[in-house]
Amino acid sequence: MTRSTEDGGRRIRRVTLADVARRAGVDKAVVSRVVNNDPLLNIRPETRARVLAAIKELDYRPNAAARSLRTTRTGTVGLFIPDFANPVYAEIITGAETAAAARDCVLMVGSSTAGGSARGYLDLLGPGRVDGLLLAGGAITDEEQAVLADRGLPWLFVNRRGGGGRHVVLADGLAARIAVEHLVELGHRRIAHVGGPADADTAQRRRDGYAAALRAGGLAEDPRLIVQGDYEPDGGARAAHRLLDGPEPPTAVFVANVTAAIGVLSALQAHGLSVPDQVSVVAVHDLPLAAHLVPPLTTVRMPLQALGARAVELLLSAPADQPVEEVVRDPIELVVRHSTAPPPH
Amino acid sequence: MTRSTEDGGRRIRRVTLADVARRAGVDKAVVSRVVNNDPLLNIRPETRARVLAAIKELDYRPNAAARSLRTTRTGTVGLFIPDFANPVYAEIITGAETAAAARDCVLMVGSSTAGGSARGYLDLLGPGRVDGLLLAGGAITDEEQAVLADRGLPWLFVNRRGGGGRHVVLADGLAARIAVEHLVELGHRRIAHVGGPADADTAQRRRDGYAAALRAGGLAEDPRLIVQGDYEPDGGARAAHRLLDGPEPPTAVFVANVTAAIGVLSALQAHGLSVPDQVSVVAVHDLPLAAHLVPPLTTVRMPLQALGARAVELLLSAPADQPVEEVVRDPIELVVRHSTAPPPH
DNA sequence: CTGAAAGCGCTTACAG
DNA sequence: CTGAAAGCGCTTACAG
Repeated sequence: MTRSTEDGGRRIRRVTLADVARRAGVDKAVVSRVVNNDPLLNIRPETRARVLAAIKELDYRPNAAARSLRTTRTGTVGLFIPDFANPVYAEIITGAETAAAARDCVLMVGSSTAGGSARGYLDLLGPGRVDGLLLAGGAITDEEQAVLADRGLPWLFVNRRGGGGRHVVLADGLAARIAVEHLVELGHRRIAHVGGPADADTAQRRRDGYAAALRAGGLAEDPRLIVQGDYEPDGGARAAHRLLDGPEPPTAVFVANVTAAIGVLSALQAHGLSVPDQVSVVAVHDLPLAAHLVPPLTTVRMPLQALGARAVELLLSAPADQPVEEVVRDPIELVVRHSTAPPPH
Repeated sequence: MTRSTEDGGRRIRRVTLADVARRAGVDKAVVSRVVNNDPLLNIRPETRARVLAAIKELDYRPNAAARSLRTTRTGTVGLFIPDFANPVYAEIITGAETAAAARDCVLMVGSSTAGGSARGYLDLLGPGRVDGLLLAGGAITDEEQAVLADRGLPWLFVNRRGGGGRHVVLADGLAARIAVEHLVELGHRRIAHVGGPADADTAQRRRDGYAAALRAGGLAEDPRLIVQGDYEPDGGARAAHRLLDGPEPPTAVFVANVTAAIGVLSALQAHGLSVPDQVSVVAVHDLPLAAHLVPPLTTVRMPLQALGARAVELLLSAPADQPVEEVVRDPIELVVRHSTAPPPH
């Protein structure tokens, strides 16, 4: 029987498997198998048609909680990110969401801005909520990793090489080399680097790529040209100021992140330096607004959506007890705009 | 008994209420009531202590699916947004997430970039997943609203006045007035407006606020100074170009959205106009990067986090069968930077 | 080819 | 003050 509850005039029906079974004149088990497309089910076409009709007429939708309880599968994947305001994660989320939907899964994104640590997020989730957890970004402590392992939940680091040997990353080193080689080809010889946060794995890989590109170009690394920043405009601006206070300023800056590069651009202007006439700037990650900065920023576009999508696929398909270490190899593209040019004179 | 399954060498224990009850020497019902802090439970302190100890020793966590099935409450609220890349939603999400966590709830955010429509998102969710749905932004059709009503799920529009009379919004009109009054006070008399998308309710309210401020300042509305844009840099740039192609260009521009204003700034530069010497620019919504634009952008900071938080609170507490129409009254603040100045000569 | 039954892990009226 | 029992809505081995 379809239960109807009057809730202040608003009818809240809840249609169950049993309702459909009754209507179609079959057992619940049959309906369940039809709903789930059980390949082992051998059913007369007309019976199936009757079931399908009943489902449609009653507008039946399986209850996710009941299903999860029975199967211990929830059909949702968790994604933990440091901050929704960082546009880089927006693209990762979009890719992950699409991949999840393609597998009839739903994505649950949490950030550390609200819940605090990944650990707090895990506690909030508890068992029976997600089938696995994606952890993006750099703010994961060893303690949190231990908790993860203890929960018996499949997990995967996204663009961060974790201790557990379960991660999917982008070729950040390659991205850095592409950026720096672009500057070398333009003729720059004093190429500075505004790096990312010390604890970010991406920052380290980009810094390594920077070093490799300098070597490949026959240029010596100058420690005074390497300053640490973060992935925010303020941090980029502060880093640029430190760089320009040095004795012999660079003719080009490779910034580890596009958001930080916004701060770098403004700091250069504040120092009275013209981009790209006096200093060139190139950054990792492209953004719609990069084309509208002054000057339009040259960037290296990363396959962030592919990263998010691949992360979901691996989480749902790779065995949870074995290492996964994958580098997403989708194309990385140099987007040349107007912030890079040959060095002055 | 604690069931242990060997999963490729990884032990996946699942501790249930029954395990805790056995260990503490009480009935499952007692443990359940202790876990849920049932005020009607009259229990000897030492018994409670024994239960609590058992919970801790076994590291018991209630299974969310089982709980949901029994109570028909999921402890999760859904939030549907148009696009994760829009930084405005990042702040709303953060506020909503915090408010949800404060109520031991989890937030599930979905976007239309992946799933398509709000309807597709609802279908993906199905029953038993969320206790209610928050719908932010403007891309909601009447058909979707009908589906919503049919699902028997509490819902609330966020910063959009929906047909159903269930919404929480910001004082967008006031924000527009604050911005335009700032320009009027600086002495501007030809104040243009780059508006938002035609179907966005926020765009309409900001436009109304713009009109009201002009009237209050004794200025006539000039239709040639009002152009439609959207909430993206490209749209802002295109709108600004159209504005400047007119016969008598404005001395100031009020932009409906900070992201669009980035495009407006670049378009003004492309026309050889200096900001703020020749044209002033002010926009709704503040962003960390606004301080690093060239020139640093004057904005109107909106209480977006408060909006997100209030939305969750209302969704979870307001009766689902009655209209809710609330305007969040947290302070709206003019952030004066360097993109606004008195008009030339 | 289809049905009956057990059970996933909880909560909640009810009994004592 | 605590326990026994029913049941939320499914799925899945098993019986016939």
